[in-house]
Amino acid sequence: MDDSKRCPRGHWRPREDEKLRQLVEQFGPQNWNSIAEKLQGRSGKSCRLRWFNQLDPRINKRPFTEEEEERLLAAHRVHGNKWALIARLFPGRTDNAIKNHWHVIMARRQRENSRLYSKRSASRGHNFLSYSTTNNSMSHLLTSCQAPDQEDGTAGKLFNKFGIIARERITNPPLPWSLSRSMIHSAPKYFSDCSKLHGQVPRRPFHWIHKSSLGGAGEDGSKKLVFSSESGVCRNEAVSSGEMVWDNSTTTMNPSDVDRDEGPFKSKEVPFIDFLGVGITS
DNA sequence: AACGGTACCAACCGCGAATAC
DNA sequence: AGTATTCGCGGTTGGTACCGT
Repeated sequence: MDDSKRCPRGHWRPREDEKLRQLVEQFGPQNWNSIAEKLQGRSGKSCRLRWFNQLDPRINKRPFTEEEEERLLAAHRVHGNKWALIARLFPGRTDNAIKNHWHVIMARRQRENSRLYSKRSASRGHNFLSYSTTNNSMSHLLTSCQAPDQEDGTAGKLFNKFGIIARERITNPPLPWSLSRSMIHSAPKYFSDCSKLHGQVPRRPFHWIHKSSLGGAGEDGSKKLVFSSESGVCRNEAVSSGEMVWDNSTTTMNPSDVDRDEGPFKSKEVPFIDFLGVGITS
């Protein structure tokens, strides 16, 4: 196969890398457009990215160590998705590498949790379920999702969530609640992940059910976040008496905390409620 | 051996800030 | 001050290697 077919999205060939190294040596790591003029088919931006993410000799390309992973998780707890800032704490690591590896860690943990829960569910006939949160400042976890109402007017099915979900901290939540950008992005992803486990693909928009111990809405203090994918915002609505929400104790959980003895991992067994009628599938 | 699924990572995109002119 | 260019960042996508069936 020739290069043009193998690299439709522009992966760099060794010959291009070598030329880029020479040009950077000649002109320095700036003036990327000037450099790009001498590299056919490459933009200045692409050259810069290639250099700073791959070719710069200062880059540490060794696999991440456990110690680095620990530090990465800790740094993310403090700084959030400020990858460039976090990368400065890891000499030789690029922001792109840091970001990629954080996602690798999260994906790995989610897989491990899914497997763990599958085993527990199968062996005990129980399902771990959900954890919502409460503190003095109000934070919430999305704990379950609900498919759109059906054509006959009955409520859409609830989908319980496996694994860990994004958290957003909200103080004095306004109406409507605005979702953070990352949450908007992660919602369909996580939703997709959990629906995959059930072999069903619900359609958006859907409802996020939030059970808040702060009260103030709904007959028992439960709230419902109705997510509109069009507007990208959630409205806060009371949960009506007929709607099902998880009724369990509250625990705070963070994606990076799954290895701790916290939350639903604290052997907190909750009876399995099979809203879908699909039973345990894995 | 072929195929499909998964995991990882490189590269791209869009946007905003900084800088140059 | 206004415009163009360059740079940097974070989110997302797509390629590829690997593994199991």
